[in-house]
Order: sequence, then structure tokens, then C-alpha cells
Amino acid sequence: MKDITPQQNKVLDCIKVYIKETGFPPTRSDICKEMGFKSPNSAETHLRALEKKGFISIASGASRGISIINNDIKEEASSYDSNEYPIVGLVAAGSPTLASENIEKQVSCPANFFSTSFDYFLRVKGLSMKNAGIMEDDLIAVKKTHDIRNGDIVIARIEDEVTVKYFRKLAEDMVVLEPANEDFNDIEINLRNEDLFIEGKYVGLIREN
Amino acid sequence: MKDITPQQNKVLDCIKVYIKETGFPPTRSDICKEMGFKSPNSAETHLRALEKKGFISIASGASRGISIINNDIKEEASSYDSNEYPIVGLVAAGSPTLASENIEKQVSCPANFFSTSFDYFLRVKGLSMKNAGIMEDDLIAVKKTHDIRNGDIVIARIEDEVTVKYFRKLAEDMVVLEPANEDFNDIEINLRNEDLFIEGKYVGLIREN
DNA sequence: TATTATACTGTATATATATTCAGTATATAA
DNA sequence: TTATATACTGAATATATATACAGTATAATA
Repeated sequence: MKDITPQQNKVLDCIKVYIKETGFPPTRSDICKEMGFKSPNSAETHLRALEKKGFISIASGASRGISIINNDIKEEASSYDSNEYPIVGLVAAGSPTLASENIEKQVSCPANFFSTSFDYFLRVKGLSMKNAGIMEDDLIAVKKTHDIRNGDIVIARIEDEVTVKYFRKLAEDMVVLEPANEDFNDIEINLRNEDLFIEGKYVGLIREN
Repeated sequence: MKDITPQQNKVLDCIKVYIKETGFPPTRSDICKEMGFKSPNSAETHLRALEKKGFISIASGASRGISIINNDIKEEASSYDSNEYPIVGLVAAGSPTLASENIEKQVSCPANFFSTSFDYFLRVKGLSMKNAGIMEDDLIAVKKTHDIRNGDIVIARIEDEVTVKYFRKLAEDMVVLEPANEDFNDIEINLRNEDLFIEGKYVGLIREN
């Protein structure tokens, strides 16, 4: 399976959608309508490229003779790879994260839901990250990692307090946790005097209304 | 659903087998080969009977335009609660929503993911709902409904422009769409002069970082 | 530099295909 | 008896469709 180009991927998706919606594959002309092409040959060449790369097969001479080749074992696996993730409450005076008494419930969610894999959901309390679009009671997907860069939104623990903030390392022993809300103040941490533990990194968000 | 005759059942089976083997539906001629008919009209009349009885649908004018109608409630119910949802781009000069040319891709997501059921995801453009925590490129879960109350966040279409705003009905013929961002102005719509179409209601949000 | 892949428009055409019309025959229902 | 549904053959045809051919343009590769 060779690499697919973004445009070819769009065409492939458009074929899948067409089949799903109508029950039968599109003609070259149908693809043109969906994709905005003005020449049937645009569709034809994309189809031949997709065939060459092994994504579809084309029955010669037959109308609508396109069929999707499904040799992605991954795809089958991933579509059923719906894992259970715990929702953890972000309590002000935080008991150790992920301790079972803090687990609200388990949610099933595809493992590849966000661009990055993640480990659990955290229920947000407070509005300190309001301007980053993180609101009270949102669920943020947290990836346990220590690979943090300046500007990342991190889940940090200072003493027993768990908080979500922008991370900025100013010096070897100086970290600033910045809120995204003018009503809150920066938290400066001198690593010589205070302990800072990074629980993980914010990689996605879910809001249930 | 009326009674199917044994011969019609054979034809229906032969269509199902053909689709399973090739990935696309048969022509009248294909059915003749499979069934041993000598006239395409034999297939045609059987198809029309199957259509009339609700087992298949036939797209007029299209080649191979047969699709199997699946009224097995079992199948829908037994299928895992992980469905595929389309992601629709919120284009400024919006082509009709859910038109397949706007579908970015399909995402699998548990059907009961949000408290309310929903129909599709919309990719947000612009920051007009920033203070409601809806940021650019967020995916909002949209439920197609006309059951809208004041204060709900709605997906509205004015002319060809699709927009996400707070909904507020001031009078029988007066609706205000309010942004959640002080940099944007309210949109007042006099229903006598202007058309307002409510695509649906915001019921949840997903952010991929 | 030449070549190949991608990404298109535009025209043309042989043929694949749906669909209608004209029959034949049997069985069942009004 | 007169429809109506089933179950076919056989021929005719408009059109839907695949597919080739002729271009243009850009980017990557050898």
C-alpha cells in the first residue's frame, strides 16, 4: 500500500460516502459533482491512481464498477477498538489523581479519537482556562507524559492541588503556570523550594451539553 | 411488507450475493446470467415487484441503481453503540449542509456519547462563540431539531451563510442571533423579510489538539 | 535536463444499461 | 368475466457511462 495523497484521500472518502448513502458506487460523473471537478477525466485519473495504490478495484467495462478494498486489518481493529476511559474529578484539594475514589465513571471512546493517544478524562473545575475554550465541567483528555514544551496546556500538581494551566519554563529552576483568564494570576514555581508534578498534557476536549 | 414469492426471493438473494462478491449491484443483464433468464425484461419485472414490495429501491436512470432496503431492526439494535458520524465543514458561503462535498470524514463515536443523541459534527470556523468555549476548528455535535428554546446555541442558516449563535426569539417575527464574543455584533432577523433556517442545535463539543 | 506523478479541463465515442413496447402463458381474486 | 399478479421471451432505443485522446500546469525526482 503506497502513500495516498490528500486529494486522492478525499476522492476515496467521497466514494465511501456515496456508497453509504446510495448503496452503489458512483460514476466518474458523480465523483465530479461531489468533488467539484469539471472533467470526467479528473475522476478517472484519480480512480486509476487509487487502483494502482491498492485502495480500490475497478471492474473493466462495467458501469459503477468501483469497489473499496478493505485490507486494513488496522481499520477493522480500530473501529472496534473502543476503549473504556475513566473520568477523573479535578478536585480542588486533590487526592492523588486516578485513585478509584475520584473516578466518576468510565466512558467508551475510540482509542484513536484524538490525534494523540490519551489515558484518562479529567472533569474541569473553575474557569481559569476560559480563554483557551476550556469551561467548567468540560472533560479534557489527558495524556500521561513528561514531554512538555512551553505553551502546552498541562495538568500540574502542586502539593495536593491539581490544576490545568499553560506551561512555561523560564529557567532551569523556574516554571510559570499561566491561566487563560484575566481574572486569575500566574503561578510562579521555584523548583528549589516547591514541588511541581506534571500529571500529563491536555490533548483533547469533550463537552457534554 | 407484502409477501415475497419464491422466485422473487431467489432474485433478491442473487442480488445480495452479487453485491457481496463484486462490491456493486448487478445490471438487469447480470441478473439474467445468474438466474438463467433470456430477456432483460425478466429481471426488470422482478426488480419492479421487489421495489413495490419494499425489499429494494431502484434509482431511476442510474445504472446498477439497486440498493437493498434493510428493515432489520435487529441489525441496527444489535450493532454496537459506536456509530459513524460525518464531520461537516462550516464554510462561510455555505453550500447546503451535509451535502457530501462538505463531508470532511467520518468519525466513529459512541451514539450515547453526549447526553442527547446527535446527527453530525460541524467543524467551527471563526471565534464568534469564543466566550461559550467554542473555538476555531472545534467539532460541535449537532442534533437536527426544530425544538429550540431561547438561550440554546443553534446552527442557523441565513441565505447561504451558516453560523453558530445563541438563539433568542424576541417576538413572533423577530429573532436575534447573539454571538458569545464582544468583538461580534448581534444578528437581528425580521422573519417577514429574511429567511432563517435552523439546521439544528448544539449538544456537545469535541476538540482535537 | 528529462522524466514521472499529481491534478486538472475539454471533447469525443463506443458500448453498457435502463427502460419501454409487444407478446405468451398461468394462476388468483373481484 | 375481467382484472391483476406472476413469470417469462424478444426486440428496440435513448441515454448513461467508461474510457481514450489532446491539452495545460506544477512539483518532485533522477
